Amino acid sequence: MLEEIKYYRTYDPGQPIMFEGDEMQFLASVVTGSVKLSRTLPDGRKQMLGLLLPSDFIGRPGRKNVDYDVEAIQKVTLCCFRRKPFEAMIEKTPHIGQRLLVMSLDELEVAREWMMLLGRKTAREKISCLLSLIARRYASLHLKSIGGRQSFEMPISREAMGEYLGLTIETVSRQMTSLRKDGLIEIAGSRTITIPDLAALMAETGDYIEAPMMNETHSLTQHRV
Amino acid sequence: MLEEIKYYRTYDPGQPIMFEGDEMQFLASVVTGSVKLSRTLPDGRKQMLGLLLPSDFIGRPGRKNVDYDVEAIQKVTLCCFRRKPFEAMIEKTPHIGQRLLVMSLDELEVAREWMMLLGRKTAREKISCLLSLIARRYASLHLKSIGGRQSFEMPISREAMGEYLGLTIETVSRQMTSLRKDGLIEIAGSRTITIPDLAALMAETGDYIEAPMMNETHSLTQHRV
DNA sequence: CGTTACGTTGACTCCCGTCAAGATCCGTGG
DNA sequence: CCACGGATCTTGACGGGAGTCAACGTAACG
Repeated sequence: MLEEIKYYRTYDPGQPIMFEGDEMQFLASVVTGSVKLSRTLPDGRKQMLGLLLPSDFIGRPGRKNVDYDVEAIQKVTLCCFRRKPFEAMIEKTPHIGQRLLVMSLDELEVAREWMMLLGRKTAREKISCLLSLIARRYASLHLKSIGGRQSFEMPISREAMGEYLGLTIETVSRQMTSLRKDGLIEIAGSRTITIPDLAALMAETGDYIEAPMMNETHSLTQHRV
Repeated sequence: MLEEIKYYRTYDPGQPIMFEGDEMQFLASVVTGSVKLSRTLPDGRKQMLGLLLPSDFIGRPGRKNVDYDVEAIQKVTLCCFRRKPFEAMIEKTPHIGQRLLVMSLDELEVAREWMMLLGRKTAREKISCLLSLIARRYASLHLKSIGGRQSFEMPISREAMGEYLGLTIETVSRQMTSLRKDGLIEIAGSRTITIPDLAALMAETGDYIEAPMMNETHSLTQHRV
């Protein structure tokens, strides 16, 4: 059914997909790559509002204009649906609407989690949050346990980290150095991160109780990840 | 249809409705009053994540636990639906699901707007945003134009303002005083706010271009409100 | 009255933003 | 292979904005 109205588009890293206020003729689903949503104030201050990964959805039924910039981070393939037929299909196929509902509720949850981070966390906590988030995502992607030592490639630049966390690039860099000096992370070539002890890093996020006598495995299991 | 599975509950101002992690046996719609969603870090830092007004919805289909605290601000009446029958009804009645989808997309939009505020705006800009937001809401509620002088009762305390904006109560207070001294707002009894010139206040939000020669009406109409 | 919650103001500190200079990495071309 | 230039990242010095701690007003209510 959806087959009939879909087509594919690809974008290179750094390429804009659409701008705030644009009228979008299609809705889309991310097939490969990653996409960032952001918004910029007139004076240039920029805040990333969301990070879309494969299976995430762009656009909303019933409204033509997007209210943020959309940009490809890595090479991206979108599966696009023309608006009119897609909206008609939602009417006829409740299952799709229900799927979209669950997805948008998930995004809402993520956005609210991020509000807590942006509004109340310190720079060190923000960086720790982001790093352990990515570490856990990589671990689950590669089916590894989140217990021991692990490495990954940082998918975004320092600048993008700043935009995501509501920090300047200099503060990001300084906090990375600080975490490195404290032995919580290791950095090779500025993009390759190694985390010797994820539990220790997560203790810096502010999300967990400062427990004096709690072993590491325990601290990982008693809270949701 | 919904009639058969619904019942009402009321809560007094300040009364908790549920706590983070609670299992909720019902979903609900706000009938009267206002409700705040918030989350607290282990060390006590608190961030408001959402403000629900009449017609807004609490809870999500397919998940039992809430992931934030829910609290009544003013006297609140909820229309509650038992979970099981409600979820069954969504299956059978696509229209309800579509309605929920639109509502959750609206909430997502608000949450992202707030991320911009929390991550990048100064204390003065945050306060200005909140005040002009409330002013516009009151104006549209009472069907007044948003051009001239207008007054309203601040529905929340300084503390709640701080939780909403990611600020301390002292900073909130100081910025209110500063805006008052600059003639942008007038304060009577700490809760009654008068805005002599909404456009002037909105110029402090950071959302608009610092335009040297732009008349007020124009500045109000050229951007979305 | 006194008590308690709420709000304001002041003094001080410190985290983070700003400005500026280096350092490192990387692709291109001589 | 090395030189050059540009982007990216790091580091330092400095200042300001917002948090912290504390005292003082003010309003509501018994």
